[in-house]
Amino acid sequence: MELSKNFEHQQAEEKWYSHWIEKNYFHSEPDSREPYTIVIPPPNVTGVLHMGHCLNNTIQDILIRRERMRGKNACWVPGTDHASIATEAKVVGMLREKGIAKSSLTREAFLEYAWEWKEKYGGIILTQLRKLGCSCDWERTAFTMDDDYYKSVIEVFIKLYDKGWIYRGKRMINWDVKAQTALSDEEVIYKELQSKLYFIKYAIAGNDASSNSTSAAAEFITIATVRPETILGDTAICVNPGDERYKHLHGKYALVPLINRRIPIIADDYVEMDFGTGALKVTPAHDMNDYQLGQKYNLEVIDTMNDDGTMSDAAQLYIGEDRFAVRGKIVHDLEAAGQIVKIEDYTNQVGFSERNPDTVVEPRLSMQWWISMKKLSEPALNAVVDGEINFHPAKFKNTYKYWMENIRDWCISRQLWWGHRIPAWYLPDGSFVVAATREEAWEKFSEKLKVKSEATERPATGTTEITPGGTGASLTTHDTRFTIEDLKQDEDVLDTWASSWLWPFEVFKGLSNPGNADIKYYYPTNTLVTAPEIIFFWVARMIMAGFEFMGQKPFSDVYFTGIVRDKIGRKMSKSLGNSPDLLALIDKYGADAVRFGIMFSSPAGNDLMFDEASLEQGRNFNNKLWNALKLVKMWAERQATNQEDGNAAGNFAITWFENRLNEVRAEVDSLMQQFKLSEALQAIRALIWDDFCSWYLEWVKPGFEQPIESNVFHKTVIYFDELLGLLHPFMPFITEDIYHRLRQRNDDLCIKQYAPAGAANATMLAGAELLKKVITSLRDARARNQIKPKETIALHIETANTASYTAIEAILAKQVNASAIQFVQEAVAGTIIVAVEKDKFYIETEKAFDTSNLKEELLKDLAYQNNFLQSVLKKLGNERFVQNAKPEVVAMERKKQADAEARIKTIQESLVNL
RNA sequence: GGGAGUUUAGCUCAGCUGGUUUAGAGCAUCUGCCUUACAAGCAGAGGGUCGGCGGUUCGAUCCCGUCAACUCCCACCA
Repeated sequence: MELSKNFEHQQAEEKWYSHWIEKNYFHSEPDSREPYTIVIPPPNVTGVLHMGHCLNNTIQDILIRRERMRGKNACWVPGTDHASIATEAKVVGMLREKGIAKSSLTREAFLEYAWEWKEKYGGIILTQLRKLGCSCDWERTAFTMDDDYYKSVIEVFIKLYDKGWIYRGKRMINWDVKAQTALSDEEVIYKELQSKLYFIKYAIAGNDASSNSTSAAAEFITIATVRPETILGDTAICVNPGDERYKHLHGKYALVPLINRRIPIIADDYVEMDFGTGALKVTPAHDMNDYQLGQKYNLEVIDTMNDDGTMSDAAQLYIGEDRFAVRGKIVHDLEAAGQIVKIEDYTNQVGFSERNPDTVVEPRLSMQWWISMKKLSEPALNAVVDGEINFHPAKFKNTYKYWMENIRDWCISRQLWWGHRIPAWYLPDGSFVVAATREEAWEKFSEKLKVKSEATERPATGTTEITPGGTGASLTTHDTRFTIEDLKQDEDVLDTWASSWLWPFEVFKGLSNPGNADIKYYYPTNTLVTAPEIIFFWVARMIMAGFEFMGQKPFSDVYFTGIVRDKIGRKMSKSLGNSPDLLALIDKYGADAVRFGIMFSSPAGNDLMFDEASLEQGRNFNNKLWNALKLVKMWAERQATNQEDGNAAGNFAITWFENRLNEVRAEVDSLMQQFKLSEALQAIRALIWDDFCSWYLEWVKPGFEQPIESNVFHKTVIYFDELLGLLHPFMPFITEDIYHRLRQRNDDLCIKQYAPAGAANATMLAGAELLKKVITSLRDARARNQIKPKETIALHIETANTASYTAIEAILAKQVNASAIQFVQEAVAGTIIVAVEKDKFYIETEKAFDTSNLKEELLKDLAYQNNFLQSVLKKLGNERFVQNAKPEVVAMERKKQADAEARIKTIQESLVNL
């Protein structure tokens, strides 16, 4: 079989991926083996593969493939997230293009479109993962809105509600005016903005409580604000009680400019005297802190804004106009009224919506559903603090701990249609129950009414006071005013994260089918690989859900990847256009090269500067492997029987490489255990490129058109197999391809099991290192003396230990292009002298060479050695060192001394002959 | 405002609890090679007062303090 010049990745990728799928290698079923489980962080159904996914999923695939080869029953569950806001926005956009407004559709009709969209485009990202080589168990592909999953999300809501941990309440929330929904605190991203600070004067109202007019000798109080459009909702002005400037105004009233509404002037410590004017306008409907002040002083709440960010009727002015347009207008009008004192430049933090990054989030008072987090967070906090769950890198433990200790309640309702609809049912009188279905809801109402009628008469309930429904059915008492048809389900859906927090167990139906074989076998999962950005959104909440609903942690290790940035450190973004097309890169360089490139320098938790040049390195590595294959295949046809007395050089090489292989195997094991994936890859690459290709293959390479000894050949193929196996998790396609081309076989590398690593013999390894050093030194001497590669030399070796050279003589001669090697007792005149450790080498060549050059080199080396010796002697001359240091350290220093002295002697002797 | 982290060769990063480290790798650079697997390559080389200062120690890239620069997270002083 003729091999192509280079590895042809497209063919190999298609061929092997479909082969693995055909063989069903990625599918897992519980068996007697130990499981190794990863659940994919489900990408949004709207997603397309980007560099972040590439990094994240490559890491997961490496872990999964390696464990699969280590004898574990590896199971990687793929799937997608319904991503309510993002998907709904996509669908709304698609409908708009068709000329359909969401508002013109019923909920059911809209959801039909949404599902249609999901079926059509929702699987794209999973297809793309296959291109990357991901060995997911596709039969287990899950979706957060699958029937069972949906039911479990609802069940969790009901459970938590019944426990009293979910409540409904009117509170300050973050409002996305574009999506027109509430957001959780975590979904708000604060950005620094250059704003203006407006100083606006409010007239002080006269003592006459009934008068709104300003007296001629008007007195004013000046406040500072960055949001002048909210003054129409002001219901107080607040000053610090200790502020002498305003003491006389306590208890008086001011007039809101333009509309002259009377508002009280109150005093509270919350106000800083030295910010702005020391006077704060209080707008309880549109600011978190103002709301709290409002509660404390029982202030009126005037909501001046509509859902879409325009001014409401309550504002009295600018009704229906956007809040930012109004900002300009009101400033203009205030200026005209002479009430702007000054305008200053000011830098402040403004919240933006995570999903609509150009939309400013409005703090707003709104009725929403909440999860009380304090109790849920306790076991989840302890698990990480106590090391039951380990974070890599560990620094994220602190972040996590701080957040968990200061956790706030989670706003889980969203004013959207695409998602899990909140299972709350209302009667026209505003009372409600929480139940999975209309029928159950009706039953609970009946139950409640019965309880109520049995109890003494109580006043009508407010909406937030309904107690959880009891258990046990009794339909005897109905409120005759209503029928089951009067029940209306809550219009809102749940925050997406309130479904994905169940992911690690519900993909195994841990909740919908408790105690099933899968959940018992695969849960808790092993490793979670995700981005630190979602440590609160998702990781923390999964841990809470795991303990709350499964009674166990969801995973043991969390590997946080870094952020993929461009090569000058900018975050990748659509607007910058610095986000490469991953599929195009896979097409160009091959999936293996992409995987290599992205893994080669991405330690856990560190950001990764992505440079296409790293993919070239990956491709070059492919090429290197391919050429090694070509070389070894060439030998296959030219094998000689084993030499009777053994082939000393061949034996040296194969023994050395076996030890070296074991050494690296142990190193890789240790690195992988510490999740140092890129270092493991570096070690494997160096083993293959340097040790195997540059040294080993050259050492065993037969002369031109000479046969290779059969034993050496077979060992070489075995080693090659081992190397491919080590590399396979990182670069699955080329390794599988070469594995099959190397020789005819019926098995596949994908599921090959690693043999236990043997011990590495240190003496053997050191011997080879010395040989390498001798070769390098002699090659260096050749280069410095401009001896052309083709020119042969005669090599004379002066050594006390000729026996140590017998095995490596042939290798040495070949590697330094020596036509002959002789052992001598003394210096050979007219040669280039090279000293390595205690041995001296004399290079004899036809070519004239420059001895001054050589002398200079030796003198330089001598100076270095002398310096070194001095530092060692200084140390050893220090009595306190000899007394205090560990004996092995002192012994080491003595050896350094001896070595340096021997080497100095060698150099000096060499210099004599020049 | 609080917290965490980073600072080692031109670039990107290793360097485990202080002593085989007068510090390693990849890329880049320089020199010589189209040597019968590979020029997407081979052989060789150069390049670092380990951010500054101070301390602990027989000994500090490593521990402590301090200063500086950068990064991230949290925190709604309007």
